[in-house]
Amino acid sequence: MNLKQLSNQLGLSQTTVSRALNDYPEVNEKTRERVKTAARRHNYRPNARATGLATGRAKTIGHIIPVNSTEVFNPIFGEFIAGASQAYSKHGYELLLNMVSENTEESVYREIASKGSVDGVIVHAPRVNDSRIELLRELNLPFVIHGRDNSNESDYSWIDINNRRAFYQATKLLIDLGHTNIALINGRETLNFAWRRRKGYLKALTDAGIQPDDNLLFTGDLTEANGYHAAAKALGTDNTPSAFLVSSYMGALGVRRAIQDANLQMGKDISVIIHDDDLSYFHNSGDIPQFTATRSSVKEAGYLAADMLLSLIDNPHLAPQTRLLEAHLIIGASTGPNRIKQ
Amino acid sequence: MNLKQLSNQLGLSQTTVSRALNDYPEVNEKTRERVKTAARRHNYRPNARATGLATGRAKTIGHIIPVNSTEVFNPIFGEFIAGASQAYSKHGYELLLNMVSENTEESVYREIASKGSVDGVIVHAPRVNDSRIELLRELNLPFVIHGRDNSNESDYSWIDINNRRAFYQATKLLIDLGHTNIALINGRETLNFAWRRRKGYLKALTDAGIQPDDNLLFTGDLTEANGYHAAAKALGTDNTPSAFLVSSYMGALGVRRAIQDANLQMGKDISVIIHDDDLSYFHNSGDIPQFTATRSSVKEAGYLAADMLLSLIDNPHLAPQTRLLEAHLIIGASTGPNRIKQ
DNA sequence: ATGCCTGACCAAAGCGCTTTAAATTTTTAT
DNA sequence: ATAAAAATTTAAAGCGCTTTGGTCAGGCAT
Repeated sequence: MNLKQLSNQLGLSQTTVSRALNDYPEVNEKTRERVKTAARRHNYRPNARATGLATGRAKTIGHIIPVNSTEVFNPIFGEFIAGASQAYSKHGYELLLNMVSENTEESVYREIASKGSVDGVIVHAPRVNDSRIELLRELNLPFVIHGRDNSNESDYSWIDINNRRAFYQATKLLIDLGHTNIALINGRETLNFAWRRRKGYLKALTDAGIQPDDNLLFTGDLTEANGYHAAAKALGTDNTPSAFLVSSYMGALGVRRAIQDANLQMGKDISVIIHDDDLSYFHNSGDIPQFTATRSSVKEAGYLAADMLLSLIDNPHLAPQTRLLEAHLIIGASTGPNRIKQ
Repeated sequence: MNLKQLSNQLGLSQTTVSRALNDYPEVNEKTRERVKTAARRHNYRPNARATGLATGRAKTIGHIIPVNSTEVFNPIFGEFIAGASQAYSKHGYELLLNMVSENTEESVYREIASKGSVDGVIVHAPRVNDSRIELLRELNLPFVIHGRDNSNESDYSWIDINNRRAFYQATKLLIDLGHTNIALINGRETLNFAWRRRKGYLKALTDAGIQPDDNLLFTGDLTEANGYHAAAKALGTDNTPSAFLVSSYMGALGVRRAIQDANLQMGKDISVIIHDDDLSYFHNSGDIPQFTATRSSVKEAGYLAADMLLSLIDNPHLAPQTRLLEAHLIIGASTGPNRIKQ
């Protein structure tokens, strides 16, 4: 059933039927009712491609997710997208998912922009000095970044958490508990969030007069396996850390395993603080959460990012929007005073 | 830049330019070259909505993911989608992601079908007696199910793993190791895969003359927390299981934690076999993987499902396709002979 | 030269909507 | 009753492509 057939059925012009369905004011209320019930009865819905062509809007947002061959799909992306998805369905938008390897990235962005299959994009996992921001501006495609670049924070739209402060606070807590050998198990530090987290960590150390130790810094994709290997390596040296700061729940699962394998007890022998994105499949909750954490819901961030992008699209002359979310410190069972004598 | 502008520039008709770009034979080779370089130079790409309207195909596949309010995004879906995504980009298709709560499901399917924004859909997480199969057939929308219904396996297209056999084998292995009290920590058994896995588990028990114990059966979303609670509960009874069969890596992480909390050792005091979807963020690998597992790559399944759907779309008169993948048994560190005397 | 292919190109219709500009009907004011 | 205004409806253009059904040279055989 298409518009023509529906309007023939009703003995009305396509114009009137279209207007009735789209709630234009110049349609008689009775006519509108008649049209709407007929549409419902025939299960009519306007063809998305035709509507898109006529209006010039795709009513679709693209999410561009960088992948590399080994780490395929970070669960954190999934949760973010789930949040965004709620905003889209509320506003009648669709979500186009684009997984792209870093080497073909630029051409994919260009293609997306010129094909016009989306009205805007959400950029995931910004890097340190990310060239995509310049590219997107050139392409004139509305966008919101989940994260930030390291410079120029005001001339594009982003939503981010205060990574630096979160990791400063987490590190300070560990220092206050008497820890001085604190390992950081971080994401790839070409990624902006990881770079910021390290800065917070280092600041807290130097503020406390502690000399950072490069051997306690680990970076890499935050998988269970990488968390395990990093922690196992750290625990195997003679300068064993008494505490770990871990950038994700997934990595922390590996850290927990390494601690166990070393016959140590998390929360007693070794303290751990994680950053907790509040993933639904990995809830760190209960009366006493298993992990002490800096927590911020990435699903919420997804919702807010989507909402921001939609308002940017509706309102093209709006200035860039930015939003900085604070992570909250949650005390769980994985931290305690330092019991390893130095 | 659109087709009209490009053809004006070239002094050619839109017809010829369009044909040149789409590799139709009736264009002079020199002209084609001239057109293609001009298109490249101007970064021209046909508008997807217009092409879609003209051809009647969206060149887009929808993935419809059921969500409930608590368990938002199962990482397994992400990995499946990543696999599917590879097939799409190879064939010039896009991926539309649709997260839908179960109560609005039917109307979402109807909407998708009538709006024409996709050429086909992949259905995730089929239930026992899933009404969506009937619905999709009625809607005349090509589809492939990741999983199966419990009856009528031949009149629709699906790709699935042999859940029953995998869990039969895993259970049998535990029995052969001397375990008789084997707990099953399964997904929601309204879902088809969980129902099949339980059947395999029960069959192995009864084949060995072991009376199944309802107190050892747990179902629920396979989160870390649910795995933990189920295992902790099982370990707290007087009829303690000596082995666990766990339907996902994520759940198994919780089980591992519960075992540890009970001061038991996995692989010594308690055996665990998991189903391993080979998730990139949770690799169960190494010389001796931490978990004994039935393994099947869900990313691979995603690729195959997408490929199947695309061939179904290209070839509407093809009979339904089905594909049953076998899971492979991997011996890891989490199993050993039963040491709990009965 | 004539007719017939063949190769290369083009004009215009059509995909299913929205929207502009105009027409028609109804209501209101005189 | 009539003109003007308001309310309602419509025809047709246009969004940017693909595709049908041509046209128009040039080459070939006759």
